Amino acid sequence: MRKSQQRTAIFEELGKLKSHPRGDELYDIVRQRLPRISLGTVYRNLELLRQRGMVLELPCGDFNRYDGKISPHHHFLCRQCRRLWDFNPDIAPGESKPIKNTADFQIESQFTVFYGLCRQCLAKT
Amino acid sequence: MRKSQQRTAIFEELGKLKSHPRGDELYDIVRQRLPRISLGTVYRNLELLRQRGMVLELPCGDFNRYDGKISPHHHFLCRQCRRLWDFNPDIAPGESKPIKNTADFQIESQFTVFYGLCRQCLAKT
DNA sequence: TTTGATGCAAAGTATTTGCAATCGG
DNA sequence: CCGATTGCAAATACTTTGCATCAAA
Repeated sequence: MRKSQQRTAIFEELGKLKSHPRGDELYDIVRQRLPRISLGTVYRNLELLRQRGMVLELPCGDFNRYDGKISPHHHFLCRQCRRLWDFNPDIAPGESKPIKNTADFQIESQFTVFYGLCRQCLAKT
Repeated sequence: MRKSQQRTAIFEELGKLKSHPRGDELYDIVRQRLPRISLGTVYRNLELLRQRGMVLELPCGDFNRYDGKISPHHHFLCRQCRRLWDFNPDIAPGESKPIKNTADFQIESQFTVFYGLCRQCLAKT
């Protein structure tokens, strides 16, 4: 994989974010740094970086959102506003339990999504 | 909410599935029962049923896939073929641990996604 | 010089929406 | 009858792709 300004910018800008953007959302951000970058380049590079394990697709069935943090962490999803946050409860469930393979599935990792209401949406109720 | 043939069919067909379809995928299935149903009707009803809590969006940040099962269960996601399966390991991690709220988040439930390779994709390696 | 990477634009896929017609209570 | 719901089609949103050009090694 060659170096390119574009790929570097995509990787670095994603790493700075706490949100989990789609390709087009990251495009808007990276464009502030490289105004002439194209949307296709962003999508192509995200897929490339994903294959190399340099960024994570959200490992929850949503293949179109990316996470620049490789280290394990959990997420909180607000059912009202649907924002997704990084979230590390004091007790991370499951982490202490052994991962068990079955005949059908070879498990490499596991991720927990907490689901409920964020503070703002709670206040509106 | 009034009754309609269409809504009933959408709800019932989704309930029969073990997969977690998008709107257009469910449309193909429901159409075998109601050939004249329209795609827009399927999307509109899924959103309606979701708001009433009658179906679940996949509580993992993927708002475009639906699950007809309300009772808690886990999922396995194959990183290669990207199929998503219902999955209940013998030890469901986290279930025995208390759910703890924080100042920012009111947690209503939690879901674990196991991530790795399914049997078929493993065989190809 | 060679080939991977890019910009651009067109095509493809998934979802939402406006509106007149229809159906259920 | 009245308003919720529908079918249809057009519009929107997001992603992928073909191709000529550019740039890294």
